[in-house]
Amino acid sequence: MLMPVLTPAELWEATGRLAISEIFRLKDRTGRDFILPVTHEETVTFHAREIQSYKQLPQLWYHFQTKGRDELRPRGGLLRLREFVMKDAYSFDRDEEGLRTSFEKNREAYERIFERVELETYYVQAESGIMGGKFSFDFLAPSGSGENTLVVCETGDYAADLEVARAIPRAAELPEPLDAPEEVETPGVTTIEGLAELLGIDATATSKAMPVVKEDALVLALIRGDDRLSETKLYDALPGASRPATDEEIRSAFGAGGGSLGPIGFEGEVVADETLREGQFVAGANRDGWHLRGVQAGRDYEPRFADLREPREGDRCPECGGELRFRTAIEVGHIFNFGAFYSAPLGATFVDEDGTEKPLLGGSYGIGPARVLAAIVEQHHDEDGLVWPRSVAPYDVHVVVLSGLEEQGERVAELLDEAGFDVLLDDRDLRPGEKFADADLLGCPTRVTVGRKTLEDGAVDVRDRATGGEQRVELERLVEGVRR
RNA sequence: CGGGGUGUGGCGCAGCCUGGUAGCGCGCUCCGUUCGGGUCGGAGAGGUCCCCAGUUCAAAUCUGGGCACCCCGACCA
Repeated sequence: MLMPVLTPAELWEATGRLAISEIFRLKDRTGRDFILPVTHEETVTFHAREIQSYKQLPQLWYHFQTKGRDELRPRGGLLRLREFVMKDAYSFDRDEEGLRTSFEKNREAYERIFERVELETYYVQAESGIMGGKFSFDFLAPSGSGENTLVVCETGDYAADLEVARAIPRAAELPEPLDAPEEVETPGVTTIEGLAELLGIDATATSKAMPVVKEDALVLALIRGDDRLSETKLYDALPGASRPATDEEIRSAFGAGGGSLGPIGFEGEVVADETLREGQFVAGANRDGWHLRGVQAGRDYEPRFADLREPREGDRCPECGGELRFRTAIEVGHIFNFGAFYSAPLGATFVDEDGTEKPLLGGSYGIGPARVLAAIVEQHHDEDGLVWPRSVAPYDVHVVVLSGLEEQGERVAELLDEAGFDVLLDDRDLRPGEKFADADLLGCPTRVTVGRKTLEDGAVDVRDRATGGEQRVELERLVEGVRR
């Protein structure tokens, strides 16, 4: 089906997604609000209100449609655009089990697609953001460019998006423990590097603090000094947290500036990374130019523990202890199990076998054709140009006709065309070298060269783009020769 | 919004620091040559040097202002 692009804003108001900053908004001449959707959950769920009975379930609807996204900064060629085509499917089921089945079917379908187009992808847990729903998964295709970082174990048993990846960090190198925290003057020190150097300790023996605002209250996030805070994990651990605290808020709550913050003496909630559960660490003293040695969770402050750190290359795999590597990747597909997230606010219900009214349970399954192509190009090229996988090659056979043999070349092309191949015929009046170079650049799987010398023998040359292997094939056996 | 960069024949760039006839490669036109991996030679056409103002005998070049585009960051279903 073909769904509309222009969408009444009320639908998005109802699900809460109107708040998303990158939604394209517009008004008609009477001032009514519309949006250009980034996905069509609201649209399909609105129409799914027509579903009355469990007997009409399950349903699976899909379309290819232009999507709009008011990007802060479009970039990356085909990867991040204000307008792009997406193939997305939406399932509706009567219960969790049905939803799981629909979800699995769509996942399998996508995996078969990626397999068929010869795209190396990893199926990984994704962050769902404000999309809602219980879980979502990404298909990530490693590539030279891309905006996702894929964390993979060297042994191949673990793969995850950096934003949600778990990892085992290197062990901390801690100095002798103290009986109680001890103040130490650290004038002018505002970085972990400076702190570790001044105190003559390893960065892993320090902690750093980041205050965030959650529903008008300050919360202190605490991680080990050598780590980076994962914002995704932080906001997962602190539902409702919205932004880093401002300098003024920090000053009034802690009585000190950004470089000297710590958990001791802070009135609000402290969320500490798991790495701080055991041992003593240096922390800010909440007094400019001072730190505390020997600060121990559980003894000196009572934090809630959570996984807050961003994994680093070289960390250990949570499954097997193997070394974790990073690869940049393109997100080529994203599938969601969102349950009643849309059907509940939009009132899309049905009557089940037992006579009760229930919300439809939904999933959505998106795949970006342009991104898939971009990823294929990244994974299938060499220094001369593209090397198309057969299933997505624009043509199966590229017939290069050398000048003066146009008629014979056309016959060869017709022969192949009649045999069912998609044929590209290059009969331009150019030097052979230029045509070969162009054929390499375009990257059709097979090249057939029609030249005078081979033609005298009643043959042509058939060349495989991927391997560069070339073979002389008699004209009578051309079709088999190409098919091989 | 912050940081950086770029604007010069159709395309890609050099020249700018240190002001003085605007240059290179590719492409294009014509003649010849060559013809299974981007031939070779010759002749030629083509430019408000992003815009405005200023300094100067003289500005692509220096100064000020503006515009456009690109990259990085914030953001990101």
